[in-house]
Amino acid sequence: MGRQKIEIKRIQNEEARQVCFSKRRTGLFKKASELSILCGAEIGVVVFSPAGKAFSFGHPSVDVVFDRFLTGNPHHGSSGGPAAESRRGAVVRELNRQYMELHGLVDAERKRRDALEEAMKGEQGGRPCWWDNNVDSLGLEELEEYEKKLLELRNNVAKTADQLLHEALVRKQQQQYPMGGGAVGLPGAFAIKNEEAMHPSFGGGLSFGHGFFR
Amino acid sequence: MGRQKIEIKRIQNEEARQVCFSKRRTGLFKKASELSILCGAEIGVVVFSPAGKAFSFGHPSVDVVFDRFLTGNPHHGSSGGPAAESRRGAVVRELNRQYMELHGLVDAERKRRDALEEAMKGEQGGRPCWWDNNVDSLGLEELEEYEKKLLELRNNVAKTADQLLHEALVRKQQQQYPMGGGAVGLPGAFAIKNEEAMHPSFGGGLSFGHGFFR
DNA sequence: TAAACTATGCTTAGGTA
DNA sequence: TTACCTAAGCATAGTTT
Repeated sequence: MGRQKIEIKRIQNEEARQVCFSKRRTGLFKKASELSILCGAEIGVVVFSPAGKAFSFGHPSVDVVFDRFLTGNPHHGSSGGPAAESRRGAVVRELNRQYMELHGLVDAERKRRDALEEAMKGEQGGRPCWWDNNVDSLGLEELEEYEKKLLELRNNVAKTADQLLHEALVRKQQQQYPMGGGAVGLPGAFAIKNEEAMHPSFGGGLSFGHGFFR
Repeated sequence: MGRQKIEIKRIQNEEARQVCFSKRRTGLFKKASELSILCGAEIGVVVFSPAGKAFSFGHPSVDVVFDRFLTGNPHHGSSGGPAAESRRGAVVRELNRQYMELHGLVDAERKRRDALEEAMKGEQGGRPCWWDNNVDSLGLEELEEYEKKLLELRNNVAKTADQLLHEALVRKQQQQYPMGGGAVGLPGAFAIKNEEAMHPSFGGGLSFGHGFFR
């Protein structure tokens, strides 16, 4: 008795196939969850049972992960027709351009702030006045926060556009492995990271408490 | 020696984390491929390493699975219809509006900097730092206003995106894991690919000839 | 239809190369 | 990063409840 070795091929018996699916799906999701927790990896898994039922696991969510996958890697395989590909590319390029423009503006503001700091110090005869550090650091901090917000917004804009374009996506026939990181040519611009989000304990009640969506 | 029990929590040691990621990613993909073969399930998996590198596994492909997941039963040409066209226009306009507003915010920031610069020039050598409080509070105030607006924008984008997604999802009954849901879909066609790079020997003549990764 | 049960087969942590 | 080694922890096929 006990476990027997099986050949990895389609299980003919329909009932046995369904049972195997349930068991292995559970195992797969558990593995995915452990991987995301242990390594802080972002993972999205979607499974359709032989009966056509859909199951999913995602950290932080299936949407975010797949979105990052699609948005960050616009060069993957045939994407269902030149039209869709072209439109998609156009939108992504435009988003990139807008991001670069905004980033440039914010960056310019920071530089100006730096210059301002220098000028003020110079006027004080090199001696930093009591408010100098305060004002400056506070300003820089705020400015950086502002830039961060801009990045987040841009991420969301990209995400929205991408979801929009899903409607036009035709099925591809290729999958990839492995492939380059997110946001090719624009590191971090559209990537959505969430490393610090701590996971609720998984071991205790086997509560897949994080990342499943809807 | 041999395997030790570990707690399922983020691995602190960076190198160990990376090694664990590689090993478990391999294992996860193997499990996914076995599940797809044994049960004829459609599976899409996307994983981002802690370093940001993307890996994927799909059967028949990540995009097919994800697209099916998003659009639900693709019986009725999921990619459009007049309603979709209408939504698309609305979203594009919304994105455009948001961009313009963002641009306005950056512009305001620039003007504020200009004013600050001007004030400093005018007061150089005068009473030390008389405008300190003014600058500080004004800056904070404005920055907080920026943040508020940016948050509003982000929420708007998120809402729009969520609405889009929801509309795409609402057509189906979808069962999610672990809590219900439930998507009725089509048993899909299976593309056949093969993979050499990752798994040199994977048992049996089948190995990965049924094909995944690329 | 869904658990529970076991004996194995499989995966993988930790170490080494 | 990838490959190999060992042994213990885990997953699970086949069966029973």
